[in-house]
Amino acid sequence: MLSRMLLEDLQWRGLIHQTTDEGLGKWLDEKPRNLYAGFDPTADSLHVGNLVGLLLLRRFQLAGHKPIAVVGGATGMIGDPSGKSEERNLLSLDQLQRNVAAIREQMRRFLDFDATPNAALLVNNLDWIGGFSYLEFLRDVGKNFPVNVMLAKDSVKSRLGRDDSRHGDQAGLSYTEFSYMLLQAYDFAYLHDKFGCELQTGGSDQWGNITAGIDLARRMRGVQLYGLTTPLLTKSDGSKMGKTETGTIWLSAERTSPYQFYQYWIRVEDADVGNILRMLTTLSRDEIESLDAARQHDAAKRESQRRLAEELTRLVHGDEGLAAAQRATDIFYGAEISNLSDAQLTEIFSDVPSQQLSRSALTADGGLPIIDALVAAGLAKSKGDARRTAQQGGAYVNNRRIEGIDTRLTPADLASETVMVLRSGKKNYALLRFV
RNA sequence: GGGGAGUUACCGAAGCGGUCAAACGGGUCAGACUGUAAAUCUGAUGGCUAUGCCUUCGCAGGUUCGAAUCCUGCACUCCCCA
Repeated sequence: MLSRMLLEDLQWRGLIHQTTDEGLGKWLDEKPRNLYAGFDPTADSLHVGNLVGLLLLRRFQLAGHKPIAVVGGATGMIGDPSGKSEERNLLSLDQLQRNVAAIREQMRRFLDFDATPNAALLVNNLDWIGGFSYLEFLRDVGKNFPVNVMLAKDSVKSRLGRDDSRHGDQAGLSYTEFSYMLLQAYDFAYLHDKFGCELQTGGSDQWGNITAGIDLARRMRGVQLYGLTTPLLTKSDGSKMGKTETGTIWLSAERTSPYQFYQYWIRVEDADVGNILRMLTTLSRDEIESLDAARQHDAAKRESQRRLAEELTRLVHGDEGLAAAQRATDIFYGAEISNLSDAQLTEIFSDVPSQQLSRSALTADGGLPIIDALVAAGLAKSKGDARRTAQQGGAYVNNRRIEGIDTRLTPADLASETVMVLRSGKKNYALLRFV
């Protein structure tokens, strides 16, 4: 079922940077089209920076078109020079294979591979590029690329202008990276031949590669293909989305826990949240505009952030991941902890340091003094420090504030079978395990 | 090579014989406030078996009832002149 006016919706969401054709909207509304976007397998997980592209495919699929996700097993071996300032390190074939497999799995959250009639497709360009001989490639593909046109591409120009003598031979751009464009261009032509793919989408830095593919297909097959790019997702202060001081926000739960992922979105600035809701959620225009209005009215409620975090966490980590993230959030922000299991606590506090003590510490003479517990947990660097914290009301056990410095902890204070959650101040947590 | 200045707690910086665990500022930690923002305000900030005791003021000795403070030597840093 083809929903009309997809392009208008994308436009409204701020997802269109450039298109190759003014009439793209009409063209899309005519009939279901097959389109593709590529993903770099540089790591074994996608990250927040891939969300726009991933969601774009999803939007097309929901509108009735057929999305093809291409994992760049071949191009990943080369490295895309677009948007990069330096020559990239090459990945080993082995590593690449693992990354491709992991990314394939993540894609299932976003695309429906079983839908009829427009099931999504996932392919690896190593499958069709890997078997190419160098000579064949030069004859069939390279022949169609005038070097002066290639040199005129921004991605190449910006690198050639760079005269970095510190890198010696590596200055500028290697032949390998220069050739990247041909591979990606060939992907498009191949996907057209094999799957009838007519549209390629990507970030604004992909424009040169996309148009190279369109040119190639015209020369090789005499067909007209289309391209669409999305703007780069940036924050109001100009910095990149999805990066924190501690690193990249990944989509894999192993690299970025659902809690951390959820928190990242909760903390989005008011100035950015409107744009992000448009670009990264499938909430309707009505819903988003009413969130905008609510935010104008009462920003302190942070409804937009909450909604954004919910939508994205559910999408990436499922209902269970969202529930875990919300449970962890409640607890991290002060809800009293009791009647949980070791497993639950371990999951919620997976990023929190923990120390083991003997269970007898809790039972021996009246229990474990709170002061000693704070030091043992690493929340205070000396007993004096611990005493101070407790005196000032900054010591918590299972999120219950401890009054007085003479409190002793007993087995009754365990939050689960063997774990006690200590906290100093607002959010310095540590676990004590009594075994 | 000659002359001068310096080395204090996490950082910067006072202190120049007892009242010095050492002013003040920054940072940090905690509390209040707050929108998981920013700012602001308050308190704390060597250790301990804690109305006291122990270890700290570049290092090692010495003078003294008593030293971060005075003396000697050593190490390092900086500045000026050659």
